[in-house]
Amino acid sequence: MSTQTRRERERADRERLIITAARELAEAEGWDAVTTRRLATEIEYSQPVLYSHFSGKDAIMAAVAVEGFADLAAELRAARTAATDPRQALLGVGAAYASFALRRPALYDAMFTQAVDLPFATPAAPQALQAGFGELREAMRPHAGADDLETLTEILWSGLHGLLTLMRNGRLRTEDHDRRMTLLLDRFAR
Amino acid sequence: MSTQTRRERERADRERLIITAARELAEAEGWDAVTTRRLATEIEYSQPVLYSHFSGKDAIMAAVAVEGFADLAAELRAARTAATDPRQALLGVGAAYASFALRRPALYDAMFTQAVDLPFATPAAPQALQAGFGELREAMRPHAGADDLETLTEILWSGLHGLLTLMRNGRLRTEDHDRRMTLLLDRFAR
DNA sequence: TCCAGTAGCTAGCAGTGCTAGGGACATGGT
DNA sequence: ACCATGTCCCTAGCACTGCTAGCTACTGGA
Repeated sequence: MSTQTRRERERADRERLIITAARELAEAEGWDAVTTRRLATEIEYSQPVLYSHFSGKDAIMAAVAVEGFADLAAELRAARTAATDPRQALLGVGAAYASFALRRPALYDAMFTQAVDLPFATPAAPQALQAGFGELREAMRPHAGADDLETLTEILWSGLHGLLTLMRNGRLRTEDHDRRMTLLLDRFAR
Repeated sequence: MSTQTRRERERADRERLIITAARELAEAEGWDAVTTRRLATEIEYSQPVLYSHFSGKDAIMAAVAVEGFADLAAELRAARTAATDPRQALLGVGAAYASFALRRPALYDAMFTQAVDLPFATPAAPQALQAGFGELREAMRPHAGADDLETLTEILWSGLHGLLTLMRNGRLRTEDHDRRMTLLLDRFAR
Protein backbone atom coordinates (compact mmCIF):
# COMPACT_ATOMS: atom_id res chain seq x y z
CA MET A 1 0.00 0.00 0.00
CA SER A 2 2.54 2.54 1.10
CA THR A 3 4.98 1.53 -1.59
CA GLN A 4 2.25 1.97 -4.16
CA THR A 5 1.45 5.47 -2.98
CA ARG A 6 5.15 6.27 -3.00
CA ARG A 7 5.32 5.09 -6.61
CA GLU A 8 2.34 7.16 -7.56
CA ARG A 9 3.91 10.16 -5.92
CA GLU A 10 7.17 9.58 -7.75
CA ARG A 11 5.30 9.25 -11.01
CA ALA A 12 3.50 12.51 -10.37
CA ASP A 13 6.80 14.16 -9.52
CA ARG A 14 8.33 12.96 -12.75
CA GLU A 15 5.34 14.19 -14.71
CA ARG A 16 5.80 17.67 -13.26
CA LEU A 17 9.51 17.37 -13.98
CA ILE A 18 8.70 16.75 -17.64
CA ILE A 19 6.35 19.71 -17.84
CA THR A 20 8.81 22.03 -16.14
CA ALA A 21 11.71 20.90 -18.31
CA ALA A 22 9.62 21.35 -21.44
CA ARG A 23 8.56 24.84 -20.42
CA GLU A 24 12.06 25.95 -19.47
CA LEU A 25 13.57 24.53 -22.63
CA ALA A 26 10.90 26.19 -24.75
CA GLU A 27 11.33 29.53 -23.01
CA ALA A 28 15.10 29.33 -23.37
CA GLU A 29 15.41 28.12 -26.96
CA GLY A 30 11.94 28.01 -28.47
CA TRP A 31 9.63 25.09 -29.15
CA ASP A 32 11.70 23.88 -32.08
CA ALA A 33 14.43 22.97 -29.60
CA VAL A 34 12.00 20.87 -27.56
CA THR A 35 12.46 17.48 -29.20
CA THR A 36 11.55 14.28 -27.44
CA ARG A 37 15.20 13.21 -27.36
CA ARG A 38 16.37 16.52 -25.95
CA LEU A 39 13.61 16.52 -23.38
CA ALA A 40 14.44 12.94 -22.40
CA THR A 41 18.11 13.74 -21.74
CA GLU A 42 17.04 16.83 -19.84
CA ILE A 43 14.99 14.79 -17.38
CA GLU A 44 17.61 12.01 -17.41
CA TYR A 45 15.27 9.31 -18.69
CA SER A 46 14.88 7.66 -22.05
CA GLN A 47 12.41 8.84 -24.68
CA PRO A 48 9.70 6.19 -24.17
CA VAL A 49 9.21 7.36 -20.60
CA LEU A 50 7.64 10.52 -21.98
CA TYR A 51 5.00 8.42 -23.69
CA SER A 52 4.06 6.64 -20.49
CA HIS A 53 3.00 10.05 -19.14
CA PHE A 54 1.70 11.83 -22.24
CA SER A 55 0.16 10.64 -25.47
CA GLY A 56 2.66 12.67 -27.47
CA LYS A 57 4.48 15.94 -27.82
CA ASP A 58 1.24 17.87 -28.31
CA ALA A 59 -0.05 16.65 -24.96
CA ILE A 60 3.14 17.85 -23.28
CA MET A 61 2.70 21.28 -24.85
CA ALA A 62 -0.90 21.33 -23.71
CA ALA A 63 0.19 20.57 -20.15
CA VAL A 64 2.70 23.41 -20.32
CA ALA A 65 -0.04 25.68 -21.61
CA VAL A 66 -2.32 24.83 -18.69
CA GLU A 67 0.46 25.83 -16.31
CA GLY A 68 0.78 29.08 -18.21
CA PHE A 69 -2.91 29.88 -17.84
CA ALA A 70 -2.50 29.89 -14.07
CA ASP A 71 0.48 32.23 -14.24
CA LEU A 72 -1.30 34.62 -16.58
CA ALA A 73 -4.47 34.64 -14.50
CA ALA A 74 -2.46 35.49 -11.39
CA GLU A 75 -0.66 38.36 -13.08
CA LEU A 76 -3.89 39.77 -14.51
CA ARG A 77 -5.57 39.54 -11.13
CA ALA A 78 -2.68 41.32 -9.43
CA ALA A 79 -2.82 44.11 -11.99
CA ARG A 80 -6.58 44.52 -11.69
CA THR A 81 -6.79 44.55 -7.91
CA ALA A 82 -3.86 46.95 -7.63
CA ALA A 83 -5.70 49.62 -9.61
CA THR A 84 -7.67 52.36 -7.89
CA ASP A 85 -10.23 53.24 -10.54
CA PRO A 86 -11.89 51.41 -13.45
CA ARG A 87 -9.86 53.13 -16.11
CA GLN A 88 -6.55 52.32 -14.44
CA ALA A 89 -7.75 48.76 -13.94
CA LEU A 90 -8.36 48.28 -17.65
CA LEU A 91 -5.07 49.89 -18.62
CA GLY A 92 -3.24 47.86 -16.01
CA VAL A 93 -4.75 44.55 -17.05
CA GLY A 94 -3.98 45.32 -20.68
CA ALA A 95 -0.39 46.18 -19.84
CA ALA A 96 -0.05 43.03 -17.74
CA TYR A 97 -1.36 40.90 -20.58
CA ALA A 98 1.10 42.46 -23.01
CA SER A 99 3.95 42.11 -20.56
CA PHE A 100 3.23 38.42 -20.11
CA ALA A 101 3.08 37.77 -23.86
CA LEU A 102 6.32 39.63 -24.54
CA ARG A 103 8.19 38.26 -21.56
CA ARG A 104 7.32 34.62 -22.20
CA PRO A 105 6.62 34.27 -25.91
CA ALA A 106 7.08 30.51 -26.13
CA LEU A 107 4.70 29.91 -23.26
CA TYR A 108 2.20 32.34 -24.76
CA ASP A 109 2.39 30.48 -28.08
CA ALA A 110 1.62 27.15 -26.46
CA MET A 111 -1.37 28.75 -24.76
CA PHE A 112 -2.90 30.67 -27.64
CA THR A 113 -1.53 29.78 -31.04
CA GLN A 114 -0.59 26.10 -30.84
CA ALA A 115 -1.91 23.06 -28.92
CA VAL A 116 -5.40 22.97 -30.32
CA ASP A 117 -6.62 19.90 -28.45
CA LEU A 118 -7.63 21.79 -25.31
CA PRO A 119 -11.23 22.81 -24.60
CA PHE A 120 -11.59 26.58 -24.64
CA ALA A 121 -14.86 28.38 -25.01
CA THR A 122 -16.79 25.68 -23.15
CA PRO A 123 -17.47 24.89 -19.49
CA ALA A 124 -14.83 22.11 -19.79
CA ALA A 125 -12.07 24.65 -20.34
CA PRO A 126 -9.26 24.65 -17.79
CA GLN A 127 -10.15 26.45 -14.60
CA ALA A 128 -7.14 28.75 -14.81
CA LEU A 129 -8.05 29.78 -18.35
CA GLN A 130 -11.54 30.72 -17.29
CA ALA A 131 -10.06 32.65 -14.38
CA GLY A 132 -7.81 34.61 -16.73
CA PHE A 133 -10.67 35.45 -19.04
CA GLY A 134 -12.67 36.40 -15.95
CA GLU A 135 -10.06 38.98 -14.98
CA LEU A 136 -10.34 40.57 -18.39
CA ARG A 137 -14.12 40.55 -18.07
CA GLU A 138 -14.13 42.18 -14.65
CA ALA A 139 -11.72 44.84 -15.85
CA MET A 140 -14.04 45.44 -18.79
CA ARG A 141 -17.31 45.44 -16.85
CA PRO A 142 -17.40 49.11 -15.71
CA HIS A 143 -16.86 50.19 -19.33
CA ALA A 144 -19.42 47.93 -20.98
CA GLY A 145 -22.42 50.25 -20.99
CA ALA A 146 -25.24 48.68 -22.98
CA ASP A 147 -22.98 46.32 -24.90
CA ASP A 148 -22.82 42.61 -24.19
CA LEU A 149 -20.01 42.17 -21.65
CA GLU A 150 -18.95 38.72 -22.78
CA THR A 151 -18.65 39.72 -26.41
CA LEU A 152 -16.93 42.94 -25.51
CA THR A 153 -14.34 41.03 -23.47
CA GLU A 154 -13.76 38.70 -26.39
CA ILE A 155 -12.94 41.54 -28.76
CA LEU A 156 -10.73 43.23 -26.17
CA TRP A 157 -8.85 39.96 -25.84
CA SER A 158 -8.69 39.64 -29.63
CA GLY A 159 -7.29 43.14 -29.95
CA LEU A 160 -4.55 42.45 -27.44
CA HIS A 161 -3.80 39.07 -28.95
CA GLY A 162 -3.65 40.42 -32.48
CA LEU A 163 -1.43 43.30 -31.48
CA LEU A 164 1.03 41.04 -29.73
CA THR A 165 1.21 38.23 -32.25
CA LEU A 166 1.57 40.59 -35.19
CA MET A 167 4.31 42.49 -33.43
CA ARG A 168 6.14 39.39 -32.30
CA ASN A 169 6.13 38.01 -35.85
CA GLY A 170 7.62 41.20 -37.22
CA ARG A 171 4.41 42.47 -38.78
CA LEU A 172 4.29 45.64 -36.69
CA ARG A 173 7.08 47.97 -35.64
CA THR A 174 8.12 47.32 -32.05
CA GLU A 175 8.79 50.99 -31.33
CA ASP A 176 5.13 51.96 -31.67
CA HIS A 177 3.89 49.36 -29.23
CA ASP A 178 3.01 51.75 -26.43
CA ARG A 179 1.19 54.11 -28.75
CA ARG A 180 -0.86 51.23 -30.13
CA MET A 181 -1.67 49.93 -26.66
CA THR A 182 -2.86 53.35 -25.53
CA LEU A 183 -5.03 53.84 -28.58
CA LEU A 184 -6.48 50.33 -28.35
CA LEU A 185 -7.38 50.55 -24.68
CA ASP A 186 -8.81 54.03 -25.24
CA ARG A 187 -11.31 52.41 -27.58
CA PHE A 188 -12.56 50.31 -24.68
CA ALA A 189 -12.23 52.57 -21.65
CA ARG A 190 -14.80 55.27 -21.17
CA MET B 1 20.21 34.05 -77.49
CA SER B 2 16.68 32.90 -78.19
CA THR B 3 17.26 29.51 -76.67
CA GLN B 4 18.50 31.18 -73.54
CA THR B 5 15.43 33.37 -73.22
CA ARG B 6 13.30 30.31 -73.79
CA ARG B 7 15.10 28.58 -70.95
CA GLU B 8 14.63 31.51 -68.68
CA ARG B 9 10.96 31.58 -69.52
CA GLU B 10 10.64 27.88 -68.81
CA ARG B 11 12.42 28.33 -65.53
CA ALA B 12 10.06 31.14 -64.57
CA ASP B 13 7.10 28.97 -65.55
CA ARG B 14 8.34 26.18 -63.37
CA GLU B 15 8.84 28.54 -60.47
CA ARG B 16 5.25 29.67 -60.70
CA LEU B 17 4.22 26.04 -61.01
CA ILE B 18 5.94 25.32 -57.70
CA ILE B 19 4.26 28.25 -55.99
CA THR B 20 0.84 27.34 -57.32
CA ALA B 21 1.21 23.69 -56.40
CA ALA B 22 2.36 24.62 -52.89
CA ARG B 23 -0.58 26.96 -52.41
CA GLU B 24 -3.15 24.50 -53.71
CA LEU B 25 -1.75 21.67 -51.65
CA ALA B 26 -1.69 23.82 -48.54
CA GLU B 27 -5.24 25.05 -49.10
CA ALA B 28 -6.46 21.51 -49.72
CA GLU B 29 -4.66 19.64 -46.94
CA GLY B 30 -2.86 22.19 -44.78
CA TRP B 31 0.81 23.13 -44.62
CA ASP B 32 1.74 19.92 -42.83
CA ALA B 33 0.93 18.06 -46.03
CA VAL B 34 3.27 20.28 -48.05
CA THR B 35 6.47 18.28 -47.79
CA THR B 36 9.30 18.72 -50.26
CA ARG B 37 8.80 15.18 -51.52
CA ARG B 38 5.07 15.61 -51.98
CA LEU B 39 5.55 18.94 -53.69
CA ALA B 40 8.20 17.46 -55.97
CA THR B 41 5.93 14.65 -57.16
CA GLU B 42 3.13 17.18 -57.60
CA ILE B 43 5.18 19.21 -60.07
CA GLU B 44 6.66 16.03 -61.58
CA TYR B 45 10.26 16.87 -60.76
CA SER B 46 12.68 15.60 -58.17
CA GLN B 47 13.18 17.26 -54.81
CA PRO B 48 16.47 19.04 -55.53
CA VAL B 49 14.80 21.04 -58.29
CA LEU B 50 12.91 22.94 -55.61
CA TYR B 51 16.21 24.07 -54.14
CA SER B 52 17.41 25.45 -57.46
CA HIS B 53 14.47 27.89 -57.27
CA PHE B 54 14.13 28.52 -53.56
CA SER B 55 16.54 28.43 -50.65
CA GLY B 56 14.21 26.14 -48.72
CA LYS B 57 10.67 25.39 -47.71
CA ASP B 58 10.33 28.69 -45.87
CA ALA B 59 11.14 30.60 -49.03
CA ILE B 60 8.43 28.70 -50.91
CA MET B 61 5.91 29.60 -48.22
CA ALA B 62 7.03 33.21 -48.40
CA ALA B 63 6.44 33.21 -52.16
CA VAL B 64 2.97 31.79 -51.62
CA ALA B 65 2.33 34.48 -49.03
CA VAL B 66 3.31 37.24 -51.46
CA GLU B 67 0.77 35.87 -53.94
CA GLY B 68 -1.80 35.94 -51.17
CA PHE B 69 -1.14 39.60 -50.39
CA ALA B 70 -2.19 40.51 -53.92
CA ASP B 71 -5.41 38.54 -53.66
CA LEU B 72 -6.29 40.04 -50.31
CA ALA B 73 -5.53 43.58 -51.46
CA ALA B 74 -7.80 43.12 -54.48
CA GLU B 75 -10.67 41.82 -52.37
CA LEU B 76 -10.32 44.63 -49.85
CA ARG B 77 -10.23 47.20 -52.61
CA ALA B 78 -13.35 45.76 -54.22
CA ALA B 79 -15.19 45.87 -50.91
CA ARG B 80 -14.13 49.43 -50.17
CA THR B 81 -14.95 50.92 -53.56
CA ALA B 82 -18.32 49.15 -53.67
CA ALA B 83 -19.49 50.93 -50.53
CA THR B 84 -21.53 54.12 -50.71
CA ASP B 85 -20.69 55.76 -47.38
CA PRO B 86 -17.74 55.67 -44.97
CA ARG B 87 -19.46 53.49 -42.44
CA GLN B 88 -20.44 50.88 -45.00
CA ALA B 89 -16.92 51.03 -46.39
CA LEU B 90 -15.39 50.15 -43.04
CA LEU B 91 -17.91 47.38 -42.37
CA GLY B 92 -17.43 46.04 -45.88
CA VAL B 93 -13.65 45.99 -45.69
CA GLY B 94 -13.80 44.31 -42.30
CA ALA B 95 -16.16 41.66 -43.61
CA ALA B 96 -13.99 41.12 -46.69
CA TYR B 97 -10.92 40.66 -44.51
CA ALA B 98 -12.71 38.11 -42.33
CA SER B 99 -14.10 36.33 -45.33
CA PHE B 100 -10.63 35.98 -46.84
CA ALA B 101 -9.12 34.64 -43.62
CA LEU B 102 -11.90 32.10 -43.11
CA ARG B 103 -12.12 31.03 -46.73
CA ARG B 104 -8.38 30.48 -47.18
CA PRO B 105 -6.94 29.72 -43.76
CA ALA B 106 -3.72 28.08 -44.95
CA LEU B 107 -2.91 31.00 -47.21
CA TYR B 108 -3.73 33.44 -44.43
CA ASP B 109 -1.40 31.58 -42.08
CA ALA B 110 1.50 31.80 -44.51
CA MET B 111 0.86 35.53 -44.82
CA PHE B 112 0.42 36.49 -41.20
CA THR B 113 1.44 33.82 -38.73
CA GLN B 114 4.32 31.95 -40.35
CA ALA B 115 7.08 32.86 -42.85
CA VAL B 116 8.89 35.44 -40.78
CA ASP B 117 11.65 36.24 -43.26
CA LEU B 118 9.62 38.78 -45.24
CA PRO B 119 9.97 42.54 -44.70
CA PHE B 120 6.78 43.99 -43.29
CA ALA B 121 6.55 47.33 -41.60
CA THR B 122 9.28 48.84 -43.76
CA PRO B 123 9.43 50.44 -47.21
CA ALA B 124 10.91 47.16 -48.49
CA ALA B 125 7.69 45.28 -47.76
CA PRO B 126 6.00 43.64 -50.75
CA GLN B 127 4.01 46.09 -52.83
CA ALA B 128 0.83 44.03 -52.56
CA LEU B 129 1.10 43.95 -48.79
CA GLN B 130 1.40 47.73 -48.62
CA ALA B 131 -1.58 47.98 -50.95
CA GLY B 132 -3.66 45.79 -48.67
CA PHE B 133 -2.75 47.80 -45.62
CA GLY B 134 -3.51 50.91 -47.64
CA GLU B 135 -7.05 49.72 -48.25
CA LEU B 136 -7.58 49.30 -44.53
CA ARG B 137 -6.14 52.76 -43.95
CA GLU B 138 -8.39 54.42 -46.52
CA ALA B 139 -11.42 52.71 -45.08
CA MET B 140 -10.34 53.93 -41.64
CA ARG B 141 -9.50 57.50 -42.66
CA PRO B 142 -12.97 59.07 -42.41
CA HIS B 143 -13.32 57.71 -38.89
CA ALA B 144 -9.93 58.72 -37.55
CA GLY B 145 -10.79 62.09 -36.07
CA ALA B 146 -7.85 63.44 -34.13
CA ASP B 147 -6.18 60.03 -33.71
CA ASP B 148 -3.10 59.02 -35.67
CA LEU B 149 -4.42 57.26 -38.77
CA GLU B 150 -1.51 54.87 -39.16
CA THR B 151 -1.67 53.67 -35.58
CA LEU B 152 -5.42 53.43 -35.72
CA THR B 153 -5.21 51.26 -38.81
CA GLU B 154 -2.71 49.01 -37.08
CA ILE B 155 -5.00 48.35 -34.16
CA LEU B 156 -7.96 47.78 -36.44
CA TRP B 157 -5.88 45.24 -38.29
CA SER B 158 -4.79 43.69 -34.99
CA GLY B 159 -8.38 43.42 -33.84
CA LEU B 160 -9.44 41.63 -36.98
CA HIS B 161 -6.36 39.41 -36.95
CA GLY B 162 -6.81 38.47 -33.29
CA LEU B 163 -10.48 37.73 -33.74
CA LEU B 164 -9.86 35.44 -36.68
CA THR B 165 -6.84 33.57 -35.38
CA LEU B 166 -8.39 32.96 -31.97
CA MET B 167 -11.58 31.71 -33.57
CA ARG B 168 -9.80 29.53 -36.07
CA ASN B 169 -7.76 27.88 -33.33
CA GLY B 170 -10.85 27.08 -31.32
CA ARG B 171 -10.33 29.79 -28.71
CA LEU B 172 -13.61 31.58 -29.51
CA ARG B 173 -17.01 30.17 -30.31
CA THR B 174 -17.69 30.27 -34.04
CA GLU B 175 -21.38 31.05 -33.62
CA ASP B 176 -20.74 34.48 -32.14
CA HIS B 177 -18.49 35.62 -34.96
CA ASP B 178 -20.94 38.09 -36.49
CA ARG B 179 -21.77 39.64 -33.15
CA ARG B 180 -18.07 40.11 -32.39
CA MET B 181 -17.40 41.63 -35.82
CA THR B 182 -20.23 44.11 -35.38
CA LEU B 183 -19.10 45.16 -31.95
CA LEU B 184 -15.46 45.44 -33.02
CA LEU B 185 -16.16 47.58 -36.07
CA ASP B 186 -18.55 49.72 -34.04
CA ARG B 187 -15.58 50.66 -31.88
CA PHE B 188 -13.88 52.11 -34.95
CA ALA B 189 -16.74 53.56 -37.01
CA ARG B 190 -18.23 56.80 -35.90
C1' DT C 1 13.73 -18.63 -2.64
C1' DC C 2 11.19 -18.46 -6.37
C1' DC C 3 7.89 -16.27 -9.39
C1' DA C 4 5.02 -12.74 -11.49
C1' DG C 5 4.56 -8.17 -12.85
C1' DT C 6 6.24 -4.00 -14.30
C1' DA C 7 9.33 -0.17 -15.22
C1' DG C 8 12.49 1.59 -18.40
C1' DC C 9 15.94 0.64 -21.64
C1' DT C 10 17.96 -0.22 -26.59
C1' DA C 11 16.99 -0.41 -31.20
C1' DG C 12 14.36 0.58 -34.96
C1' DC C 13 10.57 2.51 -38.23
C1' DA C 14 8.74 5.81 -41.33
C1' DG C 15 8.94 10.26 -42.20
C1' DT C 16 11.13 15.23 -42.45
C1' DG C 17 14.28 19.13 -44.84
C1' DC C 18 18.23 19.38 -47.35
C1' DT C 19 22.68 18.11 -50.11
C1' DA C 20 26.57 15.68 -52.46
C1' DG C 21 27.86 13.47 -56.52
C1' DG C 22 27.39 11.51 -60.93
C1' DG C 23 25.34 10.73 -65.44
C1' DA C 24 22.83 12.09 -69.47
C1' DC C 25 21.66 15.53 -72.42
C1' DA C 26 21.77 19.60 -75.30
C1' DT C 27 24.93 23.35 -76.92
C1' DG C 28 28.48 25.68 -79.45
C1' DG C 29 33.09 25.51 -81.77
C1' DT C 30 36.05 23.39 -85.11
C1' DA D 1 30.11 15.67 -88.55
C1' DC D 2 32.34 15.36 -84.44
C1' DC D 3 33.98 16.34 -80.06
C1' DA D 4 34.57 19.06 -75.74
C1' DT D 5 31.95 21.92 -72.70
C1' DG D 6 28.76 23.06 -69.70
C1' DT D 7 24.22 22.67 -67.82
C1' DC D 8 20.47 20.26 -65.89
C1' DC D 9 18.40 17.08 -63.01
C1' DC D 10 18.13 12.59 -60.76
C1' DT D 11 19.56 8.94 -57.39
C1' DA D 12 21.19 8.17 -53.05
C1' DG D 13 22.14 9.55 -48.66
C1' DC D 14 22.69 12.43 -44.18
C1' DA D 15 21.08 13.95 -39.79
C1' DC D 16 17.18 14.75 -37.71
C1' DT D 17 12.02 14.26 -36.19
C1' DG D 18 7.96 11.77 -33.38
C1' DC D 19 6.82 7.47 -32.00
C1' DT D 20 6.85 2.17 -30.89
C1' DA D 21 8.09 -2.82 -30.43
C1' DG D 22 10.28 -5.94 -27.64
C1' DC D 23 13.65 -7.29 -24.40
C1' DT D 24 16.05 -6.96 -19.72
C1' DA D 25 16.48 -6.42 -15.11
C1' DC D 26 14.70 -5.14 -11.07
C1' DT D 27 10.99 -4.98 -7.47
C1' DG D 28 7.59 -6.83 -4.19
C1' DG D 29 4.77 -10.69 -2.48
C1' DA D 30 4.09 -15.67 -1.17
